[in-house]
Amino acid sequence: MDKLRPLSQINLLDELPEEELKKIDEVTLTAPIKKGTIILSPAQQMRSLFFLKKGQVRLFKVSSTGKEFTVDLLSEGNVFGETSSFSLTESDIYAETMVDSFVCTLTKERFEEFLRQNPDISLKFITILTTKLKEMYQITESIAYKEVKYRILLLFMQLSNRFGVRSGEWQTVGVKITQHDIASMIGSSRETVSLFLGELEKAQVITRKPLKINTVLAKELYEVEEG
DNA sequence: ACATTAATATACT
DNA sequence: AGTATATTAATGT
Repeated sequence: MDKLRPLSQINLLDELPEEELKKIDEVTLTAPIKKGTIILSPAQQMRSLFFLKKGQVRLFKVSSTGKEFTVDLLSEGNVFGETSSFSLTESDIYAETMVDSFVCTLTKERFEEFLRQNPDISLKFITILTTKLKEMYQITESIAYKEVKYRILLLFMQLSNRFGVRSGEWQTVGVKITQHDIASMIGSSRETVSLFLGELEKAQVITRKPLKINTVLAKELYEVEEG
């Protein structure tokens, strides 16, 4: 298990007032990026930060045998990338758009300046980072002690809290995710994930459309949260 | 209680 | 049609 896990979960969108968003728009380049585009790779180290304005991005590493290892998923309002002073991801990481997206590029200076001028957002930033840290603790603990079924539910709870919306008894996961993604994020195998997703669906704990997890039963998520 | 391998099926582009 | 993704079964630790 890597000691260095990414601290990439940053959703500043909820905190950003309209004017600030416009300010960002003025000082940065917002580029539309096609689905499946690699915007960050070990070979092409951009010394800048990226602000995901719209869409979804997958962070992954590639093993020596060429297998992809999904590390995290990002959605609207997330910041990732690195500069010389701090990095929000590991340095040898790939970032790929999973859907057509809009991405802002921010220099380190601009970002630091932005934080300096917006103390509230800096605080929000810290909150998000500590939340992510707590999530990583939970995942590592579950990998050490919990069964795969439980790990899947924990991951869904985290994704759901970050990206999903509650509607009645059900809560959406809120991101596109493959079984391979799930497996690498909880330290399991695709086949085992497939098996347990089937069980969870049969037990009516999750619902899903073909190739897509839809919703998770909220009360199950709270039970996971209790431990 | 899983992983791994392989064979098969289904969905996406 | 070709590729990616998911399911199922068999076997091993």
